[in-house]
Amino acid sequence: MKKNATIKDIALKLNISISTVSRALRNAYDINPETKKKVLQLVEELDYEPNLLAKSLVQKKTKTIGVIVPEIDVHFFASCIRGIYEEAYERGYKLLIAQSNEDYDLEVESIQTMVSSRLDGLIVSLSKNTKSFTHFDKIIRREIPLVLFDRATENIVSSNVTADNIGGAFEATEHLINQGYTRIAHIGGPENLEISKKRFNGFKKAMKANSMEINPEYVVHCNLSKSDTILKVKKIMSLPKPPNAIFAVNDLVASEAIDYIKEIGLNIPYHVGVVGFNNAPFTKFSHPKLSSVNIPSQEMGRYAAQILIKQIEDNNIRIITEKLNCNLIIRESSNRKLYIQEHKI
Amino acid sequence: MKKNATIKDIALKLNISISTVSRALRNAYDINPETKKKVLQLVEELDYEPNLLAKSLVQKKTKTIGVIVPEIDVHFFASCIRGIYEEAYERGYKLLIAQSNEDYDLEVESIQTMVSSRLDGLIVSLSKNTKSFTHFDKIIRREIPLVLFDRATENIVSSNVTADNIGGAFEATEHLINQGYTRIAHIGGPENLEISKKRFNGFKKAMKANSMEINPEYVVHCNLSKSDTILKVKKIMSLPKPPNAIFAVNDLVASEAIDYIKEIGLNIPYHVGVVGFNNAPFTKFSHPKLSSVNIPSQEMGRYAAQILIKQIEDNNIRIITEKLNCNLIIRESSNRKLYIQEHKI
DNA sequence: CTGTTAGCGCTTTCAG
DNA sequence: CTGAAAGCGCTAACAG
Repeated sequence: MKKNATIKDIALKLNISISTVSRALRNAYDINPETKKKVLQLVEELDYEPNLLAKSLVQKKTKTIGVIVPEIDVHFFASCIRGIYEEAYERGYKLLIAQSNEDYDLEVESIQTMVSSRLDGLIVSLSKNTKSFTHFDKIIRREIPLVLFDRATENIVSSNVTADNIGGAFEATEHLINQGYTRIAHIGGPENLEISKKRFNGFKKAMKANSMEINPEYVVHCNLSKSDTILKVKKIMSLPKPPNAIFAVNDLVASEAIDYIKEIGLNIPYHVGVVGFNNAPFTKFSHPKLSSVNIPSQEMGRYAAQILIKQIEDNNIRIITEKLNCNLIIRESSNRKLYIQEHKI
Repeated sequence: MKKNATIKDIALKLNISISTVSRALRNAYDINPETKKKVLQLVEELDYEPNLLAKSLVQKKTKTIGVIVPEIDVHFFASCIRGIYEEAYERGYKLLIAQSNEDYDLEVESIQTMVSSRLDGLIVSLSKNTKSFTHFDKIIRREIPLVLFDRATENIVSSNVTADNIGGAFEATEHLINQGYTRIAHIGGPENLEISKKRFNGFKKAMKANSMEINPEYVVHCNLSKSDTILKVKKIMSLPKPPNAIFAVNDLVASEAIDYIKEIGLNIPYHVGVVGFNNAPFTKFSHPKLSSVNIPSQEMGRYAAQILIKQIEDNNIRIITEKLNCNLIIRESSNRKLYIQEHKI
């Protein structure tokens, strides 16, 4: 790598002081247009690029935000990152990203690195395996602005933006009820996961609100792996009186349920209606197209960034909690009424 | 934000010089174990975290890599980023990411920012609309290590890692031929895009190698938008003698072609076979499941990072060009033989 | 409008 | 093994 020109080089060539050059570059108000012109000209000639490191060191701000997500290539997180990026970009912030890979130790390490890098603020979505939160003490103690998103916890006192999982689950379940399904099952996720709990709660709430009884045999929890999901689907579908609708904790689980149900010769949505959660890209392409609760992921990222930047610039860490509405996207897998109508049954 | 402790604070408290503290922290060899112990103890007490900015400023290296992609949330790029991240992480590098949003100006600006941030090296995948490459001069001139990936160009002298698009397209086309399709069409992407050209070339090569004539009417190019794709599909399918197979430049185009073809009452793969490119996540879920050429995206990211870091650390920008093999994933949309067998036609 | 001075928090010779 | 001094490239008072 070649040596970069500095303001000192420019000052020397022009026989002026470095502070004058500095002023010209920052287009401060108290600068002679003539001088400024000359400086700008030399900038071109010398191919000068300001050194942001030096600037950050003195100003004690890096104009960069740190983002930690469990997995970068999971569409939901990638989409959040895009939202964060766009908001940050518009406000003049850069993005340093890290992935915890759902690993507690990696999460701790990433936070450490980000603190050392003197980032202006952090946006993080917790790893599934994070059960202790002392690594956030470092951040709280230093009063580094922090916003948690999606995978938040009450154990950390910070701003956070999450989706209204309860509301989304409620809407999904009620939709199944309205479609005329009478025996509604729920395939949940790991019971310790906040999100699993919320979605299950929304399910229960909707059942109750509609005076439907929950058959305990219809409620199962899987660890989100394919094999375990199939096991649990099999279990409920093998009951003497199997359910005729399933609200699944996410789209993959829903899709695996659908595969199994189709395999045993039942029609979806006629015999069994299915709704997933997340509105993953594949839901539009699956067969039948999968109904799903959409989480506005990109908006979630934008909000998180917005809140964070506000905290950074107002230099005030008032805690803001934003809960974003989810919306149910009704596709074929649960639209029994339309199916009946179209097939004149 | 609170003031951070510095080595000076430690030095003062211990009544030693800052250079000694510095040595203790970097565990240099020439340090008294006793002194080191005391320093480390104070580190805990004062909650000291090294300031990487200061370190970077003097060492002239930031231990961070810049990544610019067209769109962060496109699965292919997200997956590459993951690969880059993992390799970088293992080698002690951080990641600054930016998105060009397929916009030339944003790409230029991102590069500018990264140069100013004094990143140790850059990994970029070009925007679709980048037709001039002078913004890379800044990087070349400074001898900043640079690796292009996927969307590379010969107009920039740099290392690059790409997929063997020609080979992948060849395999896909030959597969269609082997399945017994006789009138094979190609829906390409924008003609200026390197990738479009390569995939088209692979198509031509396979046709030639199998002594198949290319009907010029069967070759169309779209701008990858949905509307334009449908327009072009319509065009070829409305020919007096329409094609009975399509090799599409990517999965989305393939999927839109399939939708249209199903709509006009033809069966896939029986009447028309379709193969896409990218092996996007949805291909497994679409109906029929879409055959597609898989690009090892995560590996591509890893390689790019590997090459870059080698250049950074060897301080030698020998140009390395890596071409990764693609592999065809045969699913239902092109498996005419299996279809015939299963349906006993 | 411009120059001087003093750092930001660290590493890196060079002496001792 | 330790300290002094210089400096990375910039900003930020404070004079003038």
